[in-house]
Amino acid sequence: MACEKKFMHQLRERGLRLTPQREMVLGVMHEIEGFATVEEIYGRVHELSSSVDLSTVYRTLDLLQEFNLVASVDLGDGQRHYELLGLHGPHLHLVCQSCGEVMGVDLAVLEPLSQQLKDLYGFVLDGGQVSLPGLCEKCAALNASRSDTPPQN
Amino acid sequence: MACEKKFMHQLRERGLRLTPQREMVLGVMHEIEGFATVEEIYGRVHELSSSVDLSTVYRTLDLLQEFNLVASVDLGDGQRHYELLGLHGPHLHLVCQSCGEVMGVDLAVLEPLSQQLKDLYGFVLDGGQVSLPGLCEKCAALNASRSDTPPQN
DNA sequence: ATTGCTGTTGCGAACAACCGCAATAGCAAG
DNA sequence: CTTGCTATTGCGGTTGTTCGCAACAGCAAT
Repeated sequence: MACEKKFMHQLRERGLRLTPQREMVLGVMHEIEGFATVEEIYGRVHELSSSVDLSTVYRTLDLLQEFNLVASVDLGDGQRHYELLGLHGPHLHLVCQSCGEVMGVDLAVLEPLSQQLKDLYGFVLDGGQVSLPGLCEKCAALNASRSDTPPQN
Repeated sequence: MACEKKFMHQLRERGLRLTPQREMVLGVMHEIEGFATVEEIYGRVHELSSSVDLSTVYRTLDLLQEFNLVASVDLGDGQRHYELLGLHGPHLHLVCQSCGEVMGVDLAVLEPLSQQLKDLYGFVLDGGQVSLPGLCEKCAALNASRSDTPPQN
């Protein structure tokens, strides 16, 4: 798995080690479609080896995030959600405040904004960490009809 | 205080009441420059009336945020920070991942992105809730010199 | 193999934020 | 004033996340 090799490399570069626990967390992330809560991830890891601690899972996920192998998204439900960045690489997350749906979007759309922030304020945007709150298409339509122009009643 | 009138109005519209506790929280927010943690806010409220509960402060801040009188920013330090939106109104927050500095920026810079997200995905961005992670000018310069081109050695 | 160093882990406790519930307070109608 | 309704509060407990620490494991040099 290319991912694991990459992980090991990045660890080595910083004088860190690839331990069984870290291997398991990364492995579990591969088995998961889309997002997973820490609870889910911990659950699966625990099945493989029941002695792995929750803290270790958190710490490993932090590492994976630093290495851009994993992204965390705050859906606003008091629980962090993690996603493997295997193939697609870092991307932007559009999070619907109403239904919680998440949409992954190519970082390219941020390019103009990123440039402008750099020019105006010298601020270097980290696009891979961005998640934008708002309303998805459905919820926006629903919202508009409820408050602006009640369609038929 | 215009703010308080506005608060009362918005409360009334939803069948809610302006209680002393809510008044105090809003009052305290006025006394504070820039950002404040819940701990700080609770501390000040507690001085005024020692029986006010922490939960009430949280709940009131949630309300104020819904009403766009207050904005919360996640600085990444496991503590939410609140800011009064008295004069300036909602704005975008640029948060430096390295030094934690926050820069308030006019929502106008989001306009093109907002339009594009709407056109491409039907997603309606809520600019007032956005905070963008990255590096401020200083930290970016510092970072560049450390990893890319060590200036002189 | 032994020693020393450093990264890593599990454990327990801390912390911030939130929730459910029963008691209270405000308000409107009778 | 009394009654009934609903919003609000304080309280205690729960959740999700992080921290400190001492024990452990990997590796390099002796």
